[in-house]
Amino acid sequence: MKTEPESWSVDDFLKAPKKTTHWDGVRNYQARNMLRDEMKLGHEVLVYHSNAEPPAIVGLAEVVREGYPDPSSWDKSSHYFDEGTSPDNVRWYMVDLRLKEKFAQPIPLPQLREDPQLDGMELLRKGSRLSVQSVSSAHFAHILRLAGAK
DNA sequence: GCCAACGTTGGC
DNA sequence: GCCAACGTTGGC
Repeated sequence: MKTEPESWSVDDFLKAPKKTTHWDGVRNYQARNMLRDEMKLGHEVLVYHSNAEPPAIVGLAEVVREGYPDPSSWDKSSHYFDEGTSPDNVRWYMVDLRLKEKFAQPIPLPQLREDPQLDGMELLRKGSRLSVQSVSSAHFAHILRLAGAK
């Protein structure tokens, strides 16, 4: 899952109570479907910093609450407000994530790109913008090794 | 700051 | 249903 560290970073996870956050603000239908339908309790998540210097995979999190309505969509003061949504007309969903580990060695995008073991990874596709992506178990395991994950 | 890729909107 | 215009994402 991607995040801009300016808005939410792996260090913000460390500061959060129980290292847990609501992953709100996703406003893309494909990503919404994954949040709502596919992400299950205990699923592991790689945390990626986009628009960062350098862009990098920076940590490992897990799903601690499965998809449920994202109330920021009917909060007029929210940047993520979406007219027409309400508790009775839910459009956007979020999950809760808990950080399991901040990587000792974040893996910068250029390193990911040059690693043949990661060929075909969606993140590395040109023009890949989806903020929630699935990662194959082989790629996932390889990334954990690169990161020196515990 | 540039711009390619992508998603959404809305006229027709 | 097509597609041009527009807005956003995000690497560089």
